[in-house]
Amino acid sequence: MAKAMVKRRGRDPDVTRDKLLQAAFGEIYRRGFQAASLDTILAKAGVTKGALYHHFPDKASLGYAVVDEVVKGFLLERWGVLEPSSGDPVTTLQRILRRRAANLTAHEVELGCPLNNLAQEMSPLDQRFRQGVNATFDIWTGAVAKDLARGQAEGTVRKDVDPRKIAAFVVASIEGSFGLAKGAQSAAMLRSNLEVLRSFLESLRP
Amino acid sequence: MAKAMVKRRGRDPDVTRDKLLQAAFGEIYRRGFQAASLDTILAKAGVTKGALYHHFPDKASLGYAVVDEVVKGFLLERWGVLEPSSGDPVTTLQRILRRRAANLTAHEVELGCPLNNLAQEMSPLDQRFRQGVNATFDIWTGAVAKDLARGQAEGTVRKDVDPRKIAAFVVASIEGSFGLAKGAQSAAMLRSNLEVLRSFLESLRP
DNA sequence: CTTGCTATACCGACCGGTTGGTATGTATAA
DNA sequence: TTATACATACCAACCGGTCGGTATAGCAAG
Repeated sequence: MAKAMVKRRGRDPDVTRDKLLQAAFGEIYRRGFQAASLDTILAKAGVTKGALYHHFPDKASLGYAVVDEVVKGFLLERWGVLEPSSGDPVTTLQRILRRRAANLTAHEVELGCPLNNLAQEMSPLDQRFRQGVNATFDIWTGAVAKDLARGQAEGTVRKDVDPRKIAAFVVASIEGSFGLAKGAQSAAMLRSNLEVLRSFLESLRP
Repeated sequence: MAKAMVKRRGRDPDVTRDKLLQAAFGEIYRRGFQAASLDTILAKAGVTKGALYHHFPDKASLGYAVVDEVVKGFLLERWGVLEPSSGDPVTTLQRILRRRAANLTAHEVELGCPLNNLAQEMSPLDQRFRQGVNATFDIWTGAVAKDLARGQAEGTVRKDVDPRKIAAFVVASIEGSFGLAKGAQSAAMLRSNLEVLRSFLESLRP
């Protein structure tokens, strides 16, 4: 309680660090990591270079932290990976897809998936970026695969499919759908693609 | 015949322009458009700034030309859009997917699809980039949709599906598969995803 | 065929601005 | 008093773009 009450100037390192992460996330989401300007991030966060280089050794490390501490949670929350799953996984996945299609924002259609953006931009250029980004994708696909496998055990999913392969395809289709819709700037296309994916999931029932 | 024989110095504007386009394509494919350095492109092309700015008014225009004159053909050729199609479209698409899966290069897995890379990076930042990239995607999806519609007329494709929606989903799944595989640096994952897509296509038969 | 003129094609030094990064100073919390 | 948490001033490197100059090709006139 002490920290919250004592508000002498912006001198709370955790708050400062979080402002940096949030500002960096916004700028990276828009321009990409390489084109993201530290000065712009600093201005948006309302701090100076000194604060930035006190908390992070260099620009790359700021980027890694954005992936691990902002983008990861952003993604896993939005795709229901954090919620415990139960019942028929096909229906669960379909419900998540429908909910996402219903809650799309213009911002989201315009800028796409922040994790996928970073994956496409940085994977060939920076090994640590690739690892960080990929770790989150693995959590996602792993969760989907686990649900599908449970569905197979419970008799709600066909047993002649490989859960991990299907999970990877589902995630790839989602990311591809966001990507195409981003290029076309069309929420309708995105919804249509997610709808086709839902019908594909339907074909996984026994 | 005159031009080909007279080889006095590198003074052939068409050749110079093409060297610039090819060098720019390679650099943009690797680093992205924004991070692509003109000096690096110039060095790779073996020409100087003067030549570049004689042929193109600015960096952006060079990028547009790369999309229209290099990437577009690169993509349409690789996905069989230029070849005339006949017969059952599901089988045709499956054959293309199989051929692509068989002919994957390490380069391709590492760097992904050049058109999709540009779409993800530049769509929110530059309207003309978006239009150029999207025009090629439209040609691709349009060709797939047309084949599927023909299949419906010929009785080789189910009539209760919307060809354009299916075509968009197929393209999105392909691009998403390349994207995920690029992040995972895994040709196996890419092949697996294309295989799942082939089985999805199978479900389109009556 | 030669000469002279002009438009094209290209060269490379240079420019202002922005970049990520650093060094030093200072206020605050413990 | 000491370590932490910043702020500020500054730097070299690199960026896209410009500019004056030059070499060449094509054509027209003599």
